[in-house]
Amino acid sequence: MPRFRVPEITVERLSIYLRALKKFPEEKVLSSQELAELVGTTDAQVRKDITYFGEFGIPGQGYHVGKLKEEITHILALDREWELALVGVGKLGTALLAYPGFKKKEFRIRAIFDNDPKKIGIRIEGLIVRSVEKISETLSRYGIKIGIITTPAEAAQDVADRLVRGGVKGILNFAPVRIIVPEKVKLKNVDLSMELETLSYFLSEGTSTGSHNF
Amino acid sequence: MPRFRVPEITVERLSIYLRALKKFPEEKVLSSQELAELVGTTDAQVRKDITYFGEFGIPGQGYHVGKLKEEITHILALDREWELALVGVGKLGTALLAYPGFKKKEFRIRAIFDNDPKKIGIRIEGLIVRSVEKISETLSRYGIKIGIITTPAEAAQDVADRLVRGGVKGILNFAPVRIIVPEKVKLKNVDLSMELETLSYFLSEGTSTGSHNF
DNA sequence: TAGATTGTTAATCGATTAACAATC
DNA sequence: TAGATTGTTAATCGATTAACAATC
Repeated sequence: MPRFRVPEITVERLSIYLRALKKFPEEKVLSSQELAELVGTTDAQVRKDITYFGEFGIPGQGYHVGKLKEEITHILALDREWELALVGVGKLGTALLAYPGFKKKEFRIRAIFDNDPKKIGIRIEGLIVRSVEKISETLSRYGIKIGIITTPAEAAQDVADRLVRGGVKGILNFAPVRIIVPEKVKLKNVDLSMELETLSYFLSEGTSTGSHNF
Repeated sequence: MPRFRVPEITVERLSIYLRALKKFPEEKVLSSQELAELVGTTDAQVRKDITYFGEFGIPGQGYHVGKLKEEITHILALDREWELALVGVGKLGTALLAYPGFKKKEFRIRAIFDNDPKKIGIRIEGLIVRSVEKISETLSRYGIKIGIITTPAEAAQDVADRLVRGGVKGILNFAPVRIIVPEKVKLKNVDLSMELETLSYFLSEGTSTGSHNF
């Protein structure tokens, strides 16, 4: 529905706006200024982001919470159910399985995989751990379109290849490595080492031992 | 040391370059082109990122792996040890405590906190869980400058305030909420819901039920 | 109507890319 | 020297911000 190409950062902010909106009653009307303050951006940014998709506001008034929530929910395709596969049932994978976000209806983990024979067959959060060998056939069978990688770095590329063969269209990668996927597949990386190292840089800035300003 | 203001995205890419470099022998020389391919960017980008900080390459040859690794390590301040505090010893917090990145010397979790009386006092990965009440005094005492928030959304702002009072200069926030910190404190968000919702958007693009292209 | 705030265009800002002289 | 690739400047691209007519 957008009139033009939408920047990814705009889509990310829509998700943030939606979360903020959920704290208000449906009937409330919020101005772009108020919404901006809630999420730490500017009123112009809010209006620009929203108008990529349509005219959902009331001039002179603002945005009706219920209406805007509904529109963003539809834009982000959260008015449907997505089934997910998770590969790598280590500490992080298990933690994500219990994540409240996966108890909601929009996203539901449907299949889980590991390459450790000791784990295959056991049940976690109601799901049986399958062998990574079964990834593509299982995903094809279930029509799963989103995969989450929580394996060690070494296994991530092979797992990604299997997910792609199984027909996924999106991958959320937590392994600390840059994986390569076909252009058609949307890849998002969550890179803890990178985040920490970036913090390290900014913290060392402006200290006597490593100023980074001129 | 940089001559000009450095974009955050450049710092993030330096972290990625560094990880790629670690797979090569010290004596090897890589061109910006080769390095770019390894991490999925362009040769011009690699050179631009690096030259914010100095001239580390050899015209006609490329970049000496050992030398470049050393320089980036120094730029990112990874040639020192950072002590961290982690707040919220639930599934995700516990998973992060076991994360291999925290077994290395650059980042070490030194103190952990929770608000659940049943958890306070127990030992996890060699650390005793303290009460969130003790955050600021403990951080001041130890001189901890980085905090990780793995609490539920409701607790995150209070925890952030305590971390700031304790003197942290950087926060890595995993709670699904936008927290507010003083300008001097560097905040990085890892937002799983947002990542999934962005994937949802891109996957619904170009499908019959919700095309987002014109 | 007067006041407020949207939607949108134009101006600005900042990051990426292209191109090439310098140099190993 | 000839070939290759850096470091850097200028051109391009894209996102943010400012400003204001339209409109509730």
